[in-house]
Amino acid sequence: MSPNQTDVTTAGVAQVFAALGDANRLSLLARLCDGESHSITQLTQGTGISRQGVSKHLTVMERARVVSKERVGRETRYALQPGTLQQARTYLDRASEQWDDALLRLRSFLEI
Amino acid sequence: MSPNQTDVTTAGVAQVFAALGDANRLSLLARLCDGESHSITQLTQGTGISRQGVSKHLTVMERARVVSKERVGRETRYALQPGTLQQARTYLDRASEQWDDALLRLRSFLEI
DNA sequence: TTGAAAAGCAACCAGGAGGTTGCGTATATG
DNA sequence: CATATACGCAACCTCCTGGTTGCTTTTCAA
Repeated sequence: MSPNQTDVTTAGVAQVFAALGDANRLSLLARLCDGESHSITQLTQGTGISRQGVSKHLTVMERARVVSKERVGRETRYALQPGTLQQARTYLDRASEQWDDALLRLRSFLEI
Repeated sequence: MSPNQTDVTTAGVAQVFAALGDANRLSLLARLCDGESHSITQLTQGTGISRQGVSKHLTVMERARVVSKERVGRETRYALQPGTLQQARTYLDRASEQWDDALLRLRSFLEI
């Protein structure tokens, strides 16, 4: 209920991965990786879908805290929220560690 | 159409992330991180859902190549397919690199 | 002040996700 | 052979997703 950077719940990480689990959203995310903030109509350019469609995708990523929203004048600008992606990375890193260890144990068991 | 380790399409990675985008599936995956293969009924233990439910989740992860399936006698055993998780890690790493660079450029622009 | 740009809100739709139950089928085992 | 185990298949249900369109509201600028 109070998801900060240190508290990484399974449900929280799952929500982040779900937010990344769409090709359109990954494309949007790639464009946000320049570190700057972009308006919705700006982000709609190049995608084959409508502005409302893009807006929905951005909302999904915002709920998962992958991006952040900011109202500037008459436009809503979205920016990458890097900490959340970092969480996802850390999660995968830990998983990799685990099976790396398992593999190592398996190897030493077989070869020695 | 021929997704090997080097060819990482956006749609492919999106499918992997989508496969990770569910709390039940993440729990199953965590148990597969011991590097060994487990049967479906074995994996059903501890989850609050039915065997068919678990089977569906495993099928989703298998389609995304996150896990692999193998028939052994009368049971179907699933195991982690580590390469695919590695792909997802690499994707996030590249994204992080990008915005790290962007942040660096921004800093040097502001402070010098 | 009048108009255009940017976005929000709401309704709608097709399809898929997540889950269940019931029943059939292969495979060990007594 | 008989029976229990492990699983697959199929139908079904509810709810969310991804996408659209239409209309309203806010904000900037001529």
